[in-house]
Amino acid sequence: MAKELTSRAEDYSQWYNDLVIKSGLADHSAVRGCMVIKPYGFALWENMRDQLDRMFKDTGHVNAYFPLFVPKSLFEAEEKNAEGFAKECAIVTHYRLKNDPDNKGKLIVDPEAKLEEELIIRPTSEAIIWNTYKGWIQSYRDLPLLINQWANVVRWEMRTRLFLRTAEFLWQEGHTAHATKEEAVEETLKMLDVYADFVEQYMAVPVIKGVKTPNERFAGAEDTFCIEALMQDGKALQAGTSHFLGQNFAKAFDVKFSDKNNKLDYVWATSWGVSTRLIGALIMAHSDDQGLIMPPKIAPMQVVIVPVYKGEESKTVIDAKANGIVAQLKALGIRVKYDNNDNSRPGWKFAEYELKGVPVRIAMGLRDIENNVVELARRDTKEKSSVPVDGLAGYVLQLLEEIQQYMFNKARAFQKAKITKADSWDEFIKLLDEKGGFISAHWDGTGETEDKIKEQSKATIRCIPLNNQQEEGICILTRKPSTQRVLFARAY
RNA sequence: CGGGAUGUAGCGUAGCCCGGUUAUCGCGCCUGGUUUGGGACCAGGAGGUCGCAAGUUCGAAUCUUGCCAUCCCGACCA
Repeated sequence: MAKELTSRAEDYSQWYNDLVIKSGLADHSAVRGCMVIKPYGFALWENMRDQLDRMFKDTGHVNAYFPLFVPKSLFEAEEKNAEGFAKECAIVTHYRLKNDPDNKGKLIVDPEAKLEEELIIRPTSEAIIWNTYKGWIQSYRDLPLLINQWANVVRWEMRTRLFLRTAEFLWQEGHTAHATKEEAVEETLKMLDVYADFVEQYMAVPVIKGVKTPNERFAGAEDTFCIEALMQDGKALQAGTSHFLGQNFAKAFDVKFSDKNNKLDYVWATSWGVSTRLIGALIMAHSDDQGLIMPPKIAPMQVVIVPVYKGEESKTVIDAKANGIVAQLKALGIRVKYDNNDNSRPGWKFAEYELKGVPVRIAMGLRDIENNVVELARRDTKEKSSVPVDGLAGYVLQLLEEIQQYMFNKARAFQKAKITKADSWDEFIKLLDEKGGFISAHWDGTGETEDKIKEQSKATIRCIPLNNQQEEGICILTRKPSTQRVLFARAY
C-alpha cells in the first residue's frame, strides 16, 4: 500500500475511506453520491441479507416487491412523511430524450415528453405500499399483513459517505398491518429485537436498544425505536430503526377493515429497516490499521489457505494436502479459499487477506507437511500457532466460534467503557471532547432543550434506552427537574 | 447547499506561483530469468484527451471563466 492505513482520530475519516476502497468492498462511482459495491463487498452484503431474511421468515414475514416510482400525489398523502423526505427526493419529470438539433450526437430532454404527474424515486416505500395495501385489506381475516421487501432507495443527501450515507442504497423495509394497536407495538419491538440479535450475534457489534425522542422520530411515525452502535472513534451510529406508525398511514391511504363485530376501523401499522449502512458499522466497529476484521459468521471467506513452496514438485505435494483440508472444511460448511495462485508470493497474500479481514489464515509448506501440522493465524488477535492436521477441520470450526465471541466481547467491553454519566454541563462537554462515546445525562424532556444541546455541543440524544431506570435529577443544560437519564453522543 | 482543499498513467506523486523541446519519480502492469515461511530481485518494455468545456496566447498541465468530481468542516440524514 502506498499510503499507510491509520485509525488515529484526526485521520479517522480518511482511514475509513481508504479501508473501504483498498479492501475491495466498494468504490466511488462516477454518479454523484453513489457507490459501486464490488464483489467482495456484495458477498458480505449477501451473507448479511440471507441471515436477516431467514430471521424475518422465522418471525412470519414474507417478501414482496413494490415499484421504484411513487406518483407525487401518493407521496404527499401522508403529510408528515412527505414533508420529512421532500428535501431529498430525486424526481422523474420526463420519459423521453431526442436528438439535439443544435448539437450533433448529443441528446436533450424532449420537452414534449413531460409527465403530467411527476414520479418520485422512492426514498422509502410507505406511500406506494400503503396505497397497494388498501386493495388487499378488507377484513380482520386479512390481518396481520407481514411483508418485507429488499430494494434500493434514493435519498439526495447533501453530503455522502461510502456505505454510511450514499445517494442510492440497498436495504430491506418491512411494512406490516395489524388489527390492534397492541399487536402493532408488539411487532415493532419484535423486529427491533431481530435487528439487535442480528447485529450482535452475527456482526459482533453490541447495540443499545431504545426509543427516539420526538425530535428524532421518523417522519410519520408515532414512535421510532432504534439500535445504536458505537464506533471506535467514539461516535455513535444508528444501525437500524423500527417504527410504530399508529394509524397515520391507514388514515392517509384509507385502509380500513371490518372486525369480528363488523365494525370498521383503520389498521395499525409498523415499518422497519436496515441498510448497507450496516457494512459501514461493521468496518468502523472492528477494523484496525492492518485492515478489516470480519466476524466469522458473515465473513465472505472464513478461512484462507496459503501454500508456501519452492518449485513445482513441492507445490504439487502441498496442493494435494491442501485440497484434502479444503474438502474437510467444506464438509463442515466452512467458507474456505485455497489460494495457490502462482502470481503472488506468500507474504503478499498474507497482507492482502489481512486487509480483507479473513478471520483465519492457514499457511502450509513442506516443513509443516513433514510434521503433519499447519501454521494457523487469527486475524482478530494476530496470534499464530502450529496445529496438527489431524482434526484440523473441527478445530477450525470451534476457533471460528471463538473468534466470533471474542470480537463481540471486545466490542462490548469498549462500548461499556464508553458509556459515562455526566451531571453538569462542563462535565458533559469535557467528556464529549476528550472521551467520546455515550454520555448518560439528565434532560428536561423538551425538544427545545434538545435542540439547544445539539447546537452547543454537536451531540444528539441517541435514544432513551428501553427499560430505562427512573431516577430524580436535574437537566444538564436548564437545571430543570428530570426523571431519567438519556444517552447523548456525537453521531454519524 | 455554504466555507476550505484537491483533481497529472491502475495507485501515490513532482512540475503550476514565474506559460516554451519528448510531462517527473515510486509502486503496480507486460516480457525473460532468478525466486517463494510476512507485501522479492535483475534486465528490458508498454501505458497520459495533465477532471471536463470554453477563453487568452505564436504556444497552456501551468493564466482566466464556467462546469463536474473527491476529501475535510458545517447544515440535512438510514
